[in-house]
Amino acid sequence: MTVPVSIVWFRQDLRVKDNPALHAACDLGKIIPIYIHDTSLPEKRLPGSVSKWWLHQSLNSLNDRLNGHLQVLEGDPEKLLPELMETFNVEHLFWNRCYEPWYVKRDKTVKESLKDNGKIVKSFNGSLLWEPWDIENKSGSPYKVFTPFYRKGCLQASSPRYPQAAVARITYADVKNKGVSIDSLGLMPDIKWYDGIAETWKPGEEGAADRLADFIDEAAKSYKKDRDFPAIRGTSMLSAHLHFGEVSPNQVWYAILDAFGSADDNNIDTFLSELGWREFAHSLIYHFSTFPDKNFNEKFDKFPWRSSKKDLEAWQKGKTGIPIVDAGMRELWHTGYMHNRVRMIVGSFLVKNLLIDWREGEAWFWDCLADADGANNSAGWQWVAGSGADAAPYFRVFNPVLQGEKFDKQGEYVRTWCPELSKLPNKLIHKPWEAGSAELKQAGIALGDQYPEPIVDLKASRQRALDAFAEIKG
DNA sequence: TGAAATGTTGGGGCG
DNA sequence: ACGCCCCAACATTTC
Repeated sequence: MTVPVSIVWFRQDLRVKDNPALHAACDLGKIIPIYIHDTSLPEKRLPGSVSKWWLHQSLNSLNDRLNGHLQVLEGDPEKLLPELMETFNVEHLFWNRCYEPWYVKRDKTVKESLKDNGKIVKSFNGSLLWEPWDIENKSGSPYKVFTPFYRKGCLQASSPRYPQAAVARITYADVKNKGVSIDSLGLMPDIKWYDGIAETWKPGEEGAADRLADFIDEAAKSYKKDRDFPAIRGTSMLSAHLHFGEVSPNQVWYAILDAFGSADDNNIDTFLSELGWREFAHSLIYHFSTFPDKNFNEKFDKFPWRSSKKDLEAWQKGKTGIPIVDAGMRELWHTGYMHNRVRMIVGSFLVKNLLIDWREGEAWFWDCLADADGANNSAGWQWVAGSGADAAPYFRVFNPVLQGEKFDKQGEYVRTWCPELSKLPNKLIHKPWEAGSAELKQAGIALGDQYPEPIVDLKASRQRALDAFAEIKG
């Protein structure tokens, strides 16, 4: 009697441990692990530049962990999967779910057509602590406010699945590799701009485990206090690893609880609630399929956005003349990452002080962030813009000078990313335009030369944003 | 997961 | 000693 063979379709679950689809397939018999670089997606749903770089590394890492058995394909999964099952004469196809609407639609089509042809197709939850359809309010609809979603919905539902023990042994079906090389996917850029990114990250399951271990050893116990300071390594840096599924949220959740248990001074609760925000974003994108593209609050459809290529580019390149904003945008460009506090500051600046549509910011982040994620990115931007679910009210305009003085008091973060300002004293580091000519001279800068004049007046642009908001409210 | 404007209070200088 | 003014410091409201 022959052992059943299953195709395991890896997607946003590029790991071997705690991988429910892989686990189920291994329980059943032999496996053929595959990854499909889906080129049938609309342009804007394809991974951005930094995500592609990451994916390249992560696929290599996964392939290593699968002893070189990963078959990598390129094209349309709806076409490729039936062909592969035919070629390999396989009856089973397993995967872990994705929740972005464009993936849900694709996967549904794949599943239905293969099932119609008598195949056994099973999907699993490998990426969320709670399934979006399991968390609903009393009237049976999805929560639109974070706190009740998390407290009443998630925390009072059944506990997340405990991570599975590693698969005892993976047995690969003895089949020819029908795929292409990872290199041939063209994920790596032609121009070598990724040195800073490569220095910052180690994509793959091992890199993810290292980050998690470091966080538990060093930052988790002071997370609540330290997480707001961009010059401190106070956050977990796990977002990209979570996005690519190199670690599951369940592994993170229980690693934290197992390490700190109930002896917690609420640093742990605060951190776990951030995983809750990730769940919330995925729930929103699942239940409201237009969330990534359209204002959740339709009032914003008539918001008078400005269109200024010049201002947008100054923001993108970190040349706005506002130090904390420029520091953040340069950190992003250099490392593929930006500290969350600074994401809020640069987001508020783009949407409110520059009055530029949040979707421009979303698109830039999509291209530049290593952790670019369809759910988190749109939820974050809609939150900042005030158009989202449980969003910051529009009138909550961050003052980047005050934010800098509050969260980067000594100016270390600004000095790291805007070294031309480094000789300014702390009292001027966040507002060089208030420096006198003697002070500027002493610091070795001339505004408009080494460092730009601010592209907007903070006070006037704040008022302009409030006026624009007044137009659409009511 | 704000900031600015406005209101209130209370201590100290001063006639 | 007292009332008056000034203005931090803090609290509340508004955007």
